[in-house]
Amino acid sequence: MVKKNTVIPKATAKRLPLYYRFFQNLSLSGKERVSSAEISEGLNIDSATIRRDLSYFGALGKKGYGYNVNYLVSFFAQLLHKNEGSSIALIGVGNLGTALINYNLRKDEKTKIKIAFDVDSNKIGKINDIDVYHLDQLEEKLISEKIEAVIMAVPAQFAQDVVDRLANTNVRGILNFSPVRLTAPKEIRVHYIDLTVELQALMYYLTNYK
Amino acid sequence: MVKKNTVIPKATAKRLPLYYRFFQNLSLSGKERVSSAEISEGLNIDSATIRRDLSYFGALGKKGYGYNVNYLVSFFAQLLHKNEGSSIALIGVGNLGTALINYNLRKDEKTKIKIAFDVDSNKIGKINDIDVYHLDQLEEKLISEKIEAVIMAVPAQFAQDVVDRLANTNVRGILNFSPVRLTAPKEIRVHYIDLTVELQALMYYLTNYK
DNA sequence: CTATGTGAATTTATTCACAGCA
DNA sequence: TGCTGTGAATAAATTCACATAG
Repeated sequence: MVKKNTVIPKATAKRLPLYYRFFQNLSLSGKERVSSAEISEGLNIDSATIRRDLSYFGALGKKGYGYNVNYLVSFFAQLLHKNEGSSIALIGVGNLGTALINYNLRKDEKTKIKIAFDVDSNKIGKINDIDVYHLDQLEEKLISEKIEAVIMAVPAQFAQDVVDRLANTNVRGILNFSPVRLTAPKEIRVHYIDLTVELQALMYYLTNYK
Repeated sequence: MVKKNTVIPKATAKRLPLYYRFFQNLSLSGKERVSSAEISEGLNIDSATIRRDLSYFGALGKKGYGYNVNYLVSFFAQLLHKNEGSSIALIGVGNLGTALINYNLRKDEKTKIKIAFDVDSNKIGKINDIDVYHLDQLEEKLISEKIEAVIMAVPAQFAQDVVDRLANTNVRGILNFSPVRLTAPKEIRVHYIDLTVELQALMYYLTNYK
């Protein structure tokens, strides 16, 4: 039985993609059942937390048996790809952008970069199967391709300008790699990935914990 | 007065680098005082949380005035660069690695990539002022350069092999960009940055919250 | 008056511990 | 018997609200 309409705690939501990949890997390696204790081992998360997390979606497991790996994989695929139609654009095809495009090609993932933009005319065309347009066409293409989320990988000083141009599109989410805090309309959710921040956090932990 | 020996909650620790950069930016833009309400506005964190976070380090602010920006900047520099000697190596100089090296050059950051490694002989030498060595020299150089943390940006299938080779070095932290879960000796702390995970999380939030 | 610093209240997340199903 | 799913306990983080210092 699968629950509906339960509000999932944010902390749980953050772990879902982690679970998903873990289950995908198990599946690839041919494992067909898994217990919360094994997941715990693999992901370093307390087994009770894992059972609780999974239980938000109903009884996914069987008592005395554990969880069926393939079932989990298809369940999570459902869950995370729920918003089927929505696709993603990359803005900025520099080293980082190119790395992201390559990352992208992995497997059967549905959460994929669909189109990209840059200002450099050498970049326009196709990179690894992804169409790259000039930034001039940003609004036009975002709308025609029904893009709902963008990845920002442009130099810091241009990031805010680009964000300002997203206001009249359907974009509702930004994954920002540029090392600046962005001001976005409040309908748009911004997530940040900042190498410097991550590095500093790691170093701080190294000296202060464990 | 600055407190000592307080244990800082993990949630606070994660925000420290965010604060730091925010204060640096304020300082650059010439602002000399700031209130928790303004920080709250800029970072989207409740102002009480901010006051609480800062208060773990003692009374950094003045009642009725707020916080002195330059003082904050130098305090945080201290705090986050405490482990002065320690430096960072990059393993894997592909697109992502190169992007990270470029990122690196920003400003006066002390948390910097010092050396890098790759297997491709075309990469060996110098890239943007960073010495790039062949992976064969990994252990030797990590030790001689006293590296305590590494950034992994190698293809997924090689990541674990590299980690296994870190056992006999001084490395205590890994920032892993390769989309695999790593098994590391328990003295080594591993932080993960995984584009797929971040993207899925963003998409999940978009469809399920707010 | 203003904006901090912090007890106290509240909310959110984790973990314990066990009843109960396969 | 072996493991889930979940109440109840605990811990961690956030937020309220205000006395207090400048």
